[in-house]
Amino acid sequence: MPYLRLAIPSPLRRLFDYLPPAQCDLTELKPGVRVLVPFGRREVTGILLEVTETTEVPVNKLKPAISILDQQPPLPETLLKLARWAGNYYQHPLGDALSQALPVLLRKGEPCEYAHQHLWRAAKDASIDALGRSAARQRELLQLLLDHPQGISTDAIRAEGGQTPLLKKLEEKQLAESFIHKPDHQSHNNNPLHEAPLTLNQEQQKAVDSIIDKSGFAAHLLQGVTGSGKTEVYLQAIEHFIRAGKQALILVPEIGLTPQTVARFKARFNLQVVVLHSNLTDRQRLDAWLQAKEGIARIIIGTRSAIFTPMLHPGVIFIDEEHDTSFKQQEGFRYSARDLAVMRANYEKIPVVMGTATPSIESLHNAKQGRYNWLKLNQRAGNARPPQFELLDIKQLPLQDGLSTPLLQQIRSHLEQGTQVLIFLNRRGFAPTLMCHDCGWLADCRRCDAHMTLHRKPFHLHCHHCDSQRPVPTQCDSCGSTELKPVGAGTERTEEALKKLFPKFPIIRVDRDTTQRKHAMQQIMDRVHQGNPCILVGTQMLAKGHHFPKVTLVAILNADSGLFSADFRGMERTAQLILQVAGRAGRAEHPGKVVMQTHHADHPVINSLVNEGYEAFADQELNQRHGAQLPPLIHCAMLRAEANHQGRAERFLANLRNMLQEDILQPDGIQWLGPLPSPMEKRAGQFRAQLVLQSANRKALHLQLQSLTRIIDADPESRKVRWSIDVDPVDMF
DNA sequence: CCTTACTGACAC
DNA sequence: TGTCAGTAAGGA
Repeated sequence: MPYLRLAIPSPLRRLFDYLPPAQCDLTELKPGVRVLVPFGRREVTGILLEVTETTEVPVNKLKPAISILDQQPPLPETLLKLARWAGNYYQHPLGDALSQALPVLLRKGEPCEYAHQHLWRAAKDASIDALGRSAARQRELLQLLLDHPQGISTDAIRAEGGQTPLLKKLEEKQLAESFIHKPDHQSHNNNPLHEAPLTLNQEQQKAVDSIIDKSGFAAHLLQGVTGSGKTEVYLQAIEHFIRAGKQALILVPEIGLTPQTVARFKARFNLQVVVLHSNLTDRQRLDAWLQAKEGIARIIIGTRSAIFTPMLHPGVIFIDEEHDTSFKQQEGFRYSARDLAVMRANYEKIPVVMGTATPSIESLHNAKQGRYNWLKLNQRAGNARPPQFELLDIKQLPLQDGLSTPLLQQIRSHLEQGTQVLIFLNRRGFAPTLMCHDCGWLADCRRCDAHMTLHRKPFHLHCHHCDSQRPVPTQCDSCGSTELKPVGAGTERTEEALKKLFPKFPIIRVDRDTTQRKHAMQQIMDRVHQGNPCILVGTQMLAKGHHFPKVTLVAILNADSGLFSADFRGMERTAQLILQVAGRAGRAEHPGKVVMQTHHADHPVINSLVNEGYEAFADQELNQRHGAQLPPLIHCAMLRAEANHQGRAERFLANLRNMLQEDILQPDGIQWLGPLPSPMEKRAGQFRAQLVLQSANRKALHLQLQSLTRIIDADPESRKVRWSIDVDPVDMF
């Protein structure tokens, strides 16, 4: 008796066996197809892993599957393998991992097909003369159809003023017919290029040559300073694979998926480029996914989850801004799309290129170890010069809403020269908090161990950690005083101050609050690109993805924040962010200047970054990690737990640690840190704790994690807390 | 008396 | 994790 062994999307770490549905040809069943099954009181779509002859489940408990949803597996074999590997590596339940590799509609059991877009066209030999003079409306409609021999949708007919109900009449008279539209391969005779490639300098040419050099797997770290023409290297390498009939997959950070980036690819290639961005509907996403799977889309650009996009003829994978942490999923299935890209390239036997101006310490380590081929672009295109840095020591200087007098002078002089100024500040809102001048009381969030941020427009207190909001109090909660003062400066406050200081110049604020509206960002960019002098004030949003050729001065207001972070990667993040922001200044014709306000102008690491560059900084950082036995020299996993009673999460973790250490199968060489309360213990009403496992030996760590999940699954206490395992965590909070 | 919160069991 | 059933707690 054969059984279907399925992976079911559920947190349960086991497989489920089902009886085949009625009238099912088992010989036609391929592993990887979706199967609709009853599961508890619900219906879910599972993925067939194998057809077996045995089952451990009492046969009377087995339910028959409802139906087989696919003839062919939606995911090609390499991707099934990749998702299985990832589920195992990141300790995520297999069924859920496989499910997350599929587009949402396929998870829901929709057919693996294009949208059935019904189009109408005139029937063969249909002629206007077949309709009487009196049927003017029908004649109009038929003429419209005759004008669109490729077919036209009912929406479009309506837009042209046609009467769609009359289509039925035409159909009855056999003058019109509807059909289902399918995307098609574009003809291959066309030149794949819209525009000519730029001329490469020697470094760029060498990089392109290395990437396209040999067939098969290779991992490249493409380290190129801002303005060195990394994108042109991508484009020309991609051109090579396109000409060989292959496809290219480009992963970009969430925030980097700007129209500017996409436009560059579309302008260069005369081919189907699909973009998997977050505002696609599920339907649009499935259509794009299918076009990639069938080889119709030749270039696929997308964020993290696009790593699971199938390709008929995989050619190359690019990870742009590989250091960006948005490639790591931060909840649920906590995979790293960058690391999976390397794995996938390996399975597909194709090259993968990780590009960035500021490599992650992990990738740098891999490059130094020879695991990645290290390509460097140090020359800037044209006559561009690197920006000039100034560490502005603001110890003892009076600050006006976060701005020092020497900085204001520089801002004024740049504006008067007719150029633009960019001011970077990593804090949204008006002020990080509100304080009582009389007793020192602070406006704290009730659900988090955090202060609430004061916002002016609209006027309210907002917790950036749990999103709770409340009106601004007029009196201190603690002493009743009305002397409540905003403390510190956010973008709103800096904007306001600058408006008063520079009334003649536009002040443009760019943060989550000003760019929520659709097209708001585009409007801002259009305005800035007109090139008139102005001041841009904003958060990280300014640092990524956008170019501002007219900006000659970049000011970083709180360069210190992050220098003394609890996270060992704080310094790395700070350095990357500083260079990223600095990279916005001055391109080609304008030299750029970067002013960093700091209380620690003599900080050795900042100085080495500014004076000797990123690589010198990164070398030091890597040495420190070596000395302190931190990643990437050792491997790390973080076990987090949260519960609604204080101490419960921590006790749960402590208990686990005890159970594991008593385990006789305990592998050697595992280090435990914690459990400890999280740096912000209470968040959104939950009390959180964490336990870190480290090992120089990845295998040992992995074995330990496996017994860990076994023990958690067997522990009834685990139902009372929310817990998660984060393998290779990117932040330690 | 009724709503709400919590707990435990179960999922082929 | 989603669902359901059972029960305990607490308010008007």
